[in-house]
Amino acid sequence: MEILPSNIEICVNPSIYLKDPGSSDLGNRIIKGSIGLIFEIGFESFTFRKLAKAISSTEASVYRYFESKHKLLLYLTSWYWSWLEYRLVFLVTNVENPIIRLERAIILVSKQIEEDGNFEHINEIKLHQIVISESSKVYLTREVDEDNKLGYFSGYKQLVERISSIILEIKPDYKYPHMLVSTVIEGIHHQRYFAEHLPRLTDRIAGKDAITAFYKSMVLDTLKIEPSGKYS
Amino acid sequence: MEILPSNIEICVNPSIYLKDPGSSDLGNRIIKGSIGLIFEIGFESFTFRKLAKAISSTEASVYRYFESKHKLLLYLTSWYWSWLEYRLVFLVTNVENPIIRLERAIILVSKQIEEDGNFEHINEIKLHQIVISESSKVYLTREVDEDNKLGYFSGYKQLVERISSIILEIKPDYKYPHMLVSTVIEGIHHQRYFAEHLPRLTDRIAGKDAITAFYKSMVLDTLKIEPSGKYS
DNA sequence: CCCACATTGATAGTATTACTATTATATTTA
DNA sequence: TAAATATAATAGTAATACTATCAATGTGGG
Repeated sequence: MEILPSNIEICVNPSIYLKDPGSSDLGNRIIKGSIGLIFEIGFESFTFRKLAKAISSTEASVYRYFESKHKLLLYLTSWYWSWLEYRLVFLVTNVENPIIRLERAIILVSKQIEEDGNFEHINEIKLHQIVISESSKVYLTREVDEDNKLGYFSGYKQLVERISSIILEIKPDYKYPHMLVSTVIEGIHHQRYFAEHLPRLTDRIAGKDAITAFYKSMVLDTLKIEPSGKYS
Repeated sequence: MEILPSNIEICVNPSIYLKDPGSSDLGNRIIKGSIGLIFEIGFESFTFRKLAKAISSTEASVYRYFESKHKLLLYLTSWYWSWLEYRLVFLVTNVENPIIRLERAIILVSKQIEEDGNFEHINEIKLHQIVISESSKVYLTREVDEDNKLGYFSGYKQLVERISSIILEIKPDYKYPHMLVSTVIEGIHHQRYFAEHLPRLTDRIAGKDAITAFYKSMVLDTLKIEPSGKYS
């Protein structure tokens, strides 16, 4: 994995939590424990009571950090998007060629995650799985519009915006940069999920990451540009 | 809308329901009522108690048709996929050119639904909205694998298979037909949802159905084929 | 016409969930 | 050492997702 500065903290919109979980031992246990537990039993079966038991605390204490389990999931997914964006920034700074930058961005969002030792309380592999199977539940609710107004999805939007702007550098008059990027990101999640649970909705190719390959060429073909040659 | 034979019944895998809702007045009220109510208040807030009240029946009676609200949602989405497939069949039979067939398929899955007077108890416009915002919840659960084994998702898989096979007619050695089709279908849902609730994740163009246009050209570009000229 | 049978309605009950409230006990900080 | 703060312990509530029971209603066959 890339060499990144340690002692960095990923910031999440503070209105998502009641009390910053990064600010205390219990907070960190809540994050670590919830990632483990949601990974294990799924978000529907996940309750603060079970979490409290798993981290040897109490339900009421967990409620002092997050007002609901929905907010906790929002926190986890926001953290994930911010973390991706932070890694994207490092991958593309000082890279002149926007096509290379775009290719790196696609690889970043599409490839299987490895653990990032920089964040002690977060198992990125499990978090990635959670994002794949649960993240759409944060916005597929009746409260989307309010939540959106409060800025709860800004992490995701920022990442999409950043990649879209690379596309516009390459093709300034392309009409659908955001659509293309969000199609790719959401699509990757679905395809990874389908590959595991509904294989007839996807295509597998032995010994190859078909998903990354598909989306990379889909983007280049749609934009009618040639691969840079650096990653083929 | 197209002229289709009436007196047709869309069939849904019988193991999804306890008792066929098409077989009785109460059953039809359950379907009609649930579409109305889920459309109105969303699937999370939807309960059999509220439904029973809305259709002047009782909770226990509804439970005689569906074992859970999850099964009811499965029924609605399965019905939707079968309905789309049925319309697709009519749109493409006797059409020689597979590129025209593919274009018609994309338009079918991507354009806004109009009401289909053939099915009295189903408001297709509301059902389409429900599919957009709730359908992924049927498979994003811990029970996917069991549900899949029981054939609960076969309607969706059949539609994807049917469109994929058109792609393979055009490009017999294309490696990712299912991935492309399911990316398009899921993508369309997300983009319609984003356009309404999270516009910064998509792109709008005044007076034009940008979503249909985007996916149509995305598919053709990815497959490196020219539009037939009939729909441009 | 009456008996069997199925469908629905009416009512009640249970375990669990998603919280809220209160008080007690540590721990830190001034 | 007192005051402030964080957490634990416990209890309680309204709603949810069901299950169970029994009565009322209709329908169709002998």
